[in-house]
Amino acid sequence: MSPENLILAKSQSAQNHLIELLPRKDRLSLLASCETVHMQMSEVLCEPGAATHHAYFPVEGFISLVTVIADNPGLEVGVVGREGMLGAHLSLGVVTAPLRGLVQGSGVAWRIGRVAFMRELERSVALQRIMSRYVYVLMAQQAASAACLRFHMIGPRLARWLLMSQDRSHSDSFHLTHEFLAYMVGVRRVGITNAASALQRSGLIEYRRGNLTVLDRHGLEAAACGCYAADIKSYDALMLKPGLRSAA
Amino acid sequence: MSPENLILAKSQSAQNHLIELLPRKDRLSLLASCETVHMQMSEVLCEPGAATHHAYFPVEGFISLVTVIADNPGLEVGVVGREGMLGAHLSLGVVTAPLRGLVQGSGVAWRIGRVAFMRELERSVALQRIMSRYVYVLMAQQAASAACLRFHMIGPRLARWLLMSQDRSHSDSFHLTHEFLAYMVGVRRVGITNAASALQRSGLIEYRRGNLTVLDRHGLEAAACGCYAADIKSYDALMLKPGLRSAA
DNA sequence: ACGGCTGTGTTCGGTGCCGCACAGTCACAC
DNA sequence: GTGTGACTGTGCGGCACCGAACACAGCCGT
Repeated sequence: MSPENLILAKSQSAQNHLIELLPRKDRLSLLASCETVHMQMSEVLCEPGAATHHAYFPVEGFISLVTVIADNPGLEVGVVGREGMLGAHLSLGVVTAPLRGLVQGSGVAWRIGRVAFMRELERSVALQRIMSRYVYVLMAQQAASAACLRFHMIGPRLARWLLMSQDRSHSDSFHLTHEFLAYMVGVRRVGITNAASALQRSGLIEYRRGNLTVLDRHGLEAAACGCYAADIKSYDALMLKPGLRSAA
Repeated sequence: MSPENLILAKSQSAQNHLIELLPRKDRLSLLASCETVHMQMSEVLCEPGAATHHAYFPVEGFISLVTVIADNPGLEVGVVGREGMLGAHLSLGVVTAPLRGLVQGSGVAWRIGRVAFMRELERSVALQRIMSRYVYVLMAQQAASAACLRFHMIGPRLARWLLMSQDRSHSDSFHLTHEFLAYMVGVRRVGITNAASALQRSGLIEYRRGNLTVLDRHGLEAAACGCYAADIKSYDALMLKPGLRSAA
């Protein structure tokens, strides 16, 4: 591990939350096998059906989990930021990736090779527990996404998506076009244009040629469907509840 | 374990596939903690957010996994029959159920208490491996369901649903009303009536007052969306691949 | 035979989203 | 300034599905 990595590893802040949940010893052991990488916007980190070579623990950027079915554009079913990881399926003993991992916001992440990660898993019961919990959270998120997609309309879904992105990009503004949003939310670009201009008229957001800024976070939360709050609640209940950290 | 249970336990056939994958010793140990129960049609075996008291390994009937979000009817995101189990989240160390488990087809199942199941998990590495794989399969199924819901139309989705039910009920005919199907597939009853009568006109199925019969299974497979084949492929690839049984 | 219940078929107006096409608009490079 | 390309707004016809309501048909118990 490089000196600057060591410094990062030792500091508790500006880290990946899953890693922070580990007891010190296990954390240092895991980080010793990690390298820091910069995830580039639009980079594809894994493809469904292909073997996973690395797991990623985002620190700054974030990643969309996209399901792909034959003859159709993709559809986002989950998001991974500093609160999670890409490659949790490795902890289930499966090498094949289930979803496409698409970088949504550039930034730094910890990366660890498959073999090293699995070795760490065998070594650390705490890591196993955290991974298990996280897999559960992902499942819950995905199931909720399916229902959200079915029952909620574009506007609230867009608002939810923006909030989730904002949470993970740690900034009020980020770069994304209507075209791209349409792909993610699973609708036509025009659908986004309408929903987004409604949000803009309400003064909740502002955008100009791909640069989007959240103006009124509280208003946006009110405009989003309940799935946003439900997601957070579910994550907090499972990942932050006593028993995980203390058992670690 | 009662004498008749012992006989069931010893026979390889007419069993739950996950249990059959276990090595003999682990299988008998698990079954010793199980009891056979009859699952009643429409019975709710677990509710999202509530603690799970039992895991179920269906032998004859089958169970729908239904996601519930505020102010909306439920939506099916997965099915569990003899090829799977209800309560896989216990293997992730989480007691809270993520989804509603609704009995879809009456029949016998093995049932095991939460504590006993977790004890068996600690005891058997083979069981852990099988559970992990199965959790992965469930995740893949759910993600695919979300996309199917978004991109495929009622007809093909209905056909898929019927095939999945037929696979798990081991019979060509079963009892279900349009009303109920609508709830499961996530559409209006009228939508089902239209799609179902189209399938009936094509001679693929026949139904009369809730009694539905599959007449032409191959035709139905052709009418279903690719998700049906994809699901099976995914299950087979993970649960039947060498390494699981041999490692056991 | 009778009503009551459940399941199925049909109709109607409405709407959310689709696919497509085109026009405007801003940023940036030359 | 002047393209050039990327991004956004709008309009049009169409369709799947929605919500509600109603008619009808088989099955039940009395």
